[in-house]
Amino acid sequence: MKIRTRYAPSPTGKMHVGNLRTALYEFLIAKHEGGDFLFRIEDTDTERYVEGAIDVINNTMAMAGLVYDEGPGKDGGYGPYVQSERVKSGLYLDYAKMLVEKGEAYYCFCTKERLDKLRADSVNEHGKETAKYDKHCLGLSKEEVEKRLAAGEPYVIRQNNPESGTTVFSDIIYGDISVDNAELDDMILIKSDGYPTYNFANVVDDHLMKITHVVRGNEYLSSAPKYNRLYEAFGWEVPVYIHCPVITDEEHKKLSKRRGDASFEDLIELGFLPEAIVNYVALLGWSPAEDREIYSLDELIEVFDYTRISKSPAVFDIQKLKWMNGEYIKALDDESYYAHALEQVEKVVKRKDLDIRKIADLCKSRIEVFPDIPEKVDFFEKLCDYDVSMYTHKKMKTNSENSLQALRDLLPLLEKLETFSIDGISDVAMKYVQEKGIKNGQALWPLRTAVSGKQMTPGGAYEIMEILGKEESLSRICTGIRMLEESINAV
RNA sequence: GGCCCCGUGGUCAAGCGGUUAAGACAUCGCCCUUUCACGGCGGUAACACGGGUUCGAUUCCCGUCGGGGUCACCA
Repeated sequence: MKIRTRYAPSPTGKMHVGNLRTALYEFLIAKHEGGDFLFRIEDTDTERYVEGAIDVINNTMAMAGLVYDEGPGKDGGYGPYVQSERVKSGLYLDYAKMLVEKGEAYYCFCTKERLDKLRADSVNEHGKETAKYDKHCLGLSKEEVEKRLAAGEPYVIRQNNPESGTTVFSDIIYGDISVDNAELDDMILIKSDGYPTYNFANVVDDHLMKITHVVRGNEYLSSAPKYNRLYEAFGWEVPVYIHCPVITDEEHKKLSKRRGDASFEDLIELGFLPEAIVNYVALLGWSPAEDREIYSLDELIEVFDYTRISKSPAVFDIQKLKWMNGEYIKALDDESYYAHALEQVEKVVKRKDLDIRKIADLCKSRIEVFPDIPEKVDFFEKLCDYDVSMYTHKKMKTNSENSLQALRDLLPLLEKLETFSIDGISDVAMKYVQEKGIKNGQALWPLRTAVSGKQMTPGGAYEIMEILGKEESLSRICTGIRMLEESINAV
């Protein structure tokens, strides 16, 4: 049988990494077997609907490379793929009525007030509400129901769960889980606005769309038995359940939109590459059989084995994502790298006489995300104020005196240099070092400090000076000499 | 609190009755290097606890403790 999976989000906001991982796993499972990956919008909650959310989700999936085979605008014969459109056909109500006929569901006319009171009365000694619906309306006679329906009274349709016995369901990751039926609440299938609840629409659509494998977060684990009962009530085949461990924050709490946890969009905003995010997220809660971590999407498709998904929750570690992003940046070809890096350089380097490509090149192996660039290269634009203490470096064996000496000696030598290139500057500096019998660092540390005003720079003195050009470099060296002289005289 | 799930280093994790308990991130040290980074090498660091089962438990069972999830006309 052909594998069919689906990603079925509610358009209520951005996609955080947990959502992304669910979508990714659904995609990988289908593609690994050459199956179909569908995309379905579950917009049955009219109150929480967020304008534009569908675009955000679409965009995220596209950037992540999760191309669906069927979905909105891509009919595969099982559409429509937006539940609010499906509601119009009355299909959910029809299926719910089928269940009513079978005695597996019933109409309920209870008011919100009655339900609230029921809950309030059930508060336990810990201040928690523990009530299930009391099946109050199950006792209504058929005539009574007809009458109230005809009178236009608002109603919902509830699942009719047994009060004894146990329900067992199987999950690929967690194995068989059994629950006492007494624990199962009679959940609402059709809301009073005529829309199906997520739980119901989900089951009906998965069946109608011939979904074979369902991936979801394990926050749904405890509601899974109710799903099973629904499948049983209809007499439908239950799809393969794959519940994933939750992804948590560093406090070990479930990631949530409400608490502002990182969404895919946010991560992109922070300068992460989609490929790196996908790669990292794939490894949260799953590991390949081989000892390897860097995988392209195509490689993931090839090696993904959903039976290797783990049971225990995983902390989202941005630190490791950064490392991985750095690896992806290093592996980028020039064109792709410049596409991101140049704009970052341009944020701080506005001058037209500097080669921003060369500046960007210096950063490639030294950054984890692109926004790391500006603060590393801002000194190219203009030499900022710096402290003369920077000339003193223990390991380099430099201090104000010998730094001043080196700069004074090197200045005329560099002035004579015709081609101000890395090689040329290097020759001058090394020749000077040899003649003086000093350490390389005693010449190069002061030079770098003088031209950059920093202790840490991408690239060394040669590279920086070449980019700055002769005039600017020498001018900065003069500034350094002046500062050192002043500081020494002041003592 | 009821119910459900989970429990290998700070984090991600391999392991699926017998291992010197992998690897990665982070961290620390050394080397390389004009600095940072990169790279190379090495170190610190884990089977929550208590009972069983077994010749032998990180691996299987039970309990304790700890953590998480869930208890809506939200998904």
